[in-house]
Order: sequence, then structure tokens, then C-alpha cells
Amino acid sequence: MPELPEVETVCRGLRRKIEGRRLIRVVQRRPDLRKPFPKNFSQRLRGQRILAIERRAKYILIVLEADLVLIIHLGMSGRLLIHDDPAQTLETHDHVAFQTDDNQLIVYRDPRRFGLMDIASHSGLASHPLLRDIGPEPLDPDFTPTELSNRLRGRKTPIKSALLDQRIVAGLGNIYVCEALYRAGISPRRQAATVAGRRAELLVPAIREVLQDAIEAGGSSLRDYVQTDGELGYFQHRFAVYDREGVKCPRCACASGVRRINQGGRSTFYCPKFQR
DNA sequence: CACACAACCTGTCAGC
DNA sequence: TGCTGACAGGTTGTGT
Repeated sequence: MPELPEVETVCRGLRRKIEGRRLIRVVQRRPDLRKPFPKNFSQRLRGQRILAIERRAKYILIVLEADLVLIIHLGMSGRLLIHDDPAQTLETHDHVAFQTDDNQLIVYRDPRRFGLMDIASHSGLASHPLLRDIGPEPLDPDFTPTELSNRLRGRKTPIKSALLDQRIVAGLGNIYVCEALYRAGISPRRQAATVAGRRAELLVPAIREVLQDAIEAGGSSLRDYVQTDGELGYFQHRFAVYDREGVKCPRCACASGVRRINQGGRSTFYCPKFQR
């Protein structure tokens, strides 16, 4: 579910609702998600004030007092739900609940449990193992065509797979890689190292624009993605190729339409005629 | 080091 | 109405 735009949308929702609040109760309902929760998870968070909400790649960073940061990754199926009633009943896959001093309840729900939470020190955040090797933020000015092609240099893997690698560029997932390559007119099958020069100059703005569009649309979803405040995201209706196998490509008169192939065990959608 | 692939876990949907 | 198999937005560990 959550790629960069969805995580960014969640962060903005959290910022509006709980920034500045204090955590007065933390309920941890199971020992692990993708990884075990850190030791004394609830105790370490209880009583802390939320100073800021930040994002790095697909990680949500809740900056707390005492040099602490709560790191949250939503995995494939994770969501954060905000309830006005702190006595809200928890459901089967609600694994953590945070109550604020103004009696909101933030519930972490994740059926597949591919998400994770950790607690890190703010001062050492950049060297945290989860964040250390992540590439540039695609919306930051230092993500330039030169920077991208440098990182792709020597890579024989398809550009589709390379863009999913968070060390190359941060925050892209299966949907936005497909959409960005489509906008840039680049085939997902093309060898990564050949995306340099003119092609990199097309791809960098394509990535930026598709992410910006999705953020502006409030995040997207396949089915029932819900933002922190319960609103639905609408970018899903604007996919040009993702999950649109067989549909006519909007930018050319090809007969076969959008094709679906498998790369690295994941579906890729593209127009073989328009994307080279 | 780069790469391909399996694994983690549950829900949903298409086809029989 | 079941049942089965394929598939789903991500990351990481293992083997070559």
C-alpha cells in the first residue's frame, strides 16, 4: 500500500492531529511485527511529548523528547488510524495503540505484519541501520539526473528493479516506478546503467512529477487505502499503466495496449511501443 | 559487490 | 457455498 506519497500523506495527517501532544498510554498487543519490538517499548514512549513528525523514504519518524525517535514502517498493509474516542475497541490486526493527552487514539493496524517499529536516538538517526544506506529523497534538490546516473552506473539489472532499490533512490515502490517509467517513456526492461544523459534527464522529473501529483491527490490506494483521518486517496484513478493490463496506452495508438510482465517476482505494467 | 529468488503473513478474488 | 491457487503497495536474508 504505502509508497512515498502515501507515507507523506500519513505524516501530514499526523502532524496536524498529534504534533505537540504527549503520549499518555501505549498498548503493545504482540511481541513482534516483521521484527521484534524493541525492549521496554511502551515504557520508553509513555510520557513523551511529540516534537515533530518527519519522513525518510517510507519510514515515519516520530521525534520525541529525550533524544528519542519512534521509527514506523507500514510494510505492505500497515495503516495508522486516528480515533477521537480513546476507548475505541481494537480489532484483530490492531497491534499497537497510542493514546495522547488530548484523548485521541492512534491505532496501528497491519494484517500482514510486514511493517515494523523501532526506537532510535535522534542524534544518531542518520547512522541507524534501517536508514543508513538509503539513497536521496527524490523530491530534494540533490536528486539530480547526474546523481541518479552515478548511482545506476555499472548496474546490469533492469531499471525497474534498480528503482525499487532504496539505496538508489528513496521511497519508490512498485506503483510509482511503473508510472514514472511510463511518463519518461523508458522501458522497465532497459538495463539500468543505460539510463544516463538524456534518459536520466527525462526520468528525474518524471519521478518528481508523479510523486507530487500523488501527494497532491492525497495518496493513492488499490482498494481501500485510508489516510490517518479516514479520507480516501484518489490518485489510484489516475494510474496510466499500473494495474491496467490490456488498456489502451493513452499516449500512442498501439494495438496491444498496456502489457504486464514479471520482473524480480513483481508485476510490471508498461507500453512496449511507447516505452523504449 | 551485484544479482536472483525465497521468505515473511494474511486477505481477497477468480475460477471451478 | 466451498475450496484452491494466484496475487497484493515492502524488505531482507541466502546462495551464486
